[in-house]
Amino acid sequence: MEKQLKRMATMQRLQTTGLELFYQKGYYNTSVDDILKELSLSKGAFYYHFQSKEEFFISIVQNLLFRKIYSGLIEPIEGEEDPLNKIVLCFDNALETAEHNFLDYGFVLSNFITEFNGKNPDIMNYLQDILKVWEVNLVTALQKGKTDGYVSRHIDSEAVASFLISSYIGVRTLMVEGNSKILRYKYIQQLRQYFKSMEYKEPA
Amino acid sequence: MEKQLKRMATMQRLQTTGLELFYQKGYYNTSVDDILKELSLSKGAFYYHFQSKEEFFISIVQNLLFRKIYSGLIEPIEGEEDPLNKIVLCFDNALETAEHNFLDYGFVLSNFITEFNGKNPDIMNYLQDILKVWEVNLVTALQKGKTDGYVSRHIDSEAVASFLISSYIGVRTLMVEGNSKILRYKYIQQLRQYFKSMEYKEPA
DNA sequence: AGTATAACAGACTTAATGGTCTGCTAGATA
DNA sequence: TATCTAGCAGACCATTAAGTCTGTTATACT
Repeated sequence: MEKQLKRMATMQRLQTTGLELFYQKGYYNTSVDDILKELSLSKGAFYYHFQSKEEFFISIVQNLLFRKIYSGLIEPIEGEEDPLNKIVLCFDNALETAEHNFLDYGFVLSNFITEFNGKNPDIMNYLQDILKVWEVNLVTALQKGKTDGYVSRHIDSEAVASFLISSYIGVRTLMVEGNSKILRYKYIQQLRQYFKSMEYKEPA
Repeated sequence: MEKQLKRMATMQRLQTTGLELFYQKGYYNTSVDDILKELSLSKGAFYYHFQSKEEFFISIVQNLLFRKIYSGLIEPIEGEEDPLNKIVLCFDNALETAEHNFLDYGFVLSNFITEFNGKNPDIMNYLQDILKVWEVNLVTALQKGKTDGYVSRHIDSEAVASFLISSYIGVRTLMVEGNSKILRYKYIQQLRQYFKSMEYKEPA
């Protein structure tokens, strides 16, 4: 039974540092040897567990990336209270981890989308699926906010959702070295401003 | 004198198709040979005109990219009338070219920023300089909008500017195959919504 | 205890890439 | 007209990458 554990452990280690390096240096600019060197493993180990670099990457997307995004950006939005407030808090939290140079998986996703766009349609599908889940959950939360009396009924939930994702991905693209803190502050401030127009107003 | 012209022509051709391929496939994923093959030129031609692939790319950024962004995204904002309206129209135009799969240079810029972030600080500086010019001009336009009575005085121009750039870069990242048209529509709609709260209101 | 095999090590192959270098040719120049 | 050189062709080199293959070792199983 010990072999099963070792197998799982090695695969996990490969995937974890794989994601980290792919994020830092890009997929095409990270060699399998780079990952193996980091872990003091050999080619034999890698190709014993994974068929190819591409299949390895897809396994990372489905196992690590999707789960992280779900727990960090999707799950926190669900719930009973005001969705607008929750979105602001959730985005602010995510940007905080980004500010401290930790892995912000929402951004990791958009990085990969940029890198694979037009090059690898297969991988693009996996990445866009994650985006769709994110979008659908935002729409659901906004709609629920309407029925619960938190969100104005006149808004277009789908448009708001994609505008939110767009702006988040964009601000993360701009958050590079040095300017992160100010950018985060400005962004959250404007997000609140944007939300003001769609808060439910007591019909006097 | 004919040689001078030929020199210029060859360099231009290299830079133009270089930018196109770098955009389509990424810098690291595009070989010098790819570009030369497209033009039926040889290694000798390339390294006669440019010292290295990197120097070649920088020349593209400074000559082509900067000018295109300036004429497409910065210049159209300047002027006497309502800046908010101008921004909406300008962004909509840029997204239209993107929708038809032409080169949208604002997005090309953000693509490169994503690709070089953390890898090549030298190139990053050139790219970020363009962003700064864009941002500064947006801020200027917004401030002028205040004094001209088009924009509410209570807004934070710098925050609005970076929010605009963020959202634009983000929506362009998401505009991939198929969904472009809807995404553009939603985006412009929400941009107008966002702007509503900052239009100058006649003090009755 | 003996054997089979999972898990890995690492040399090797093949293909691509950035860059160099020598040589050719047409047009500029004296 | 003779020569020189800008502009380019393309063989060549060094390096790096993904992927293969054979050999080794520790552990599971009978």
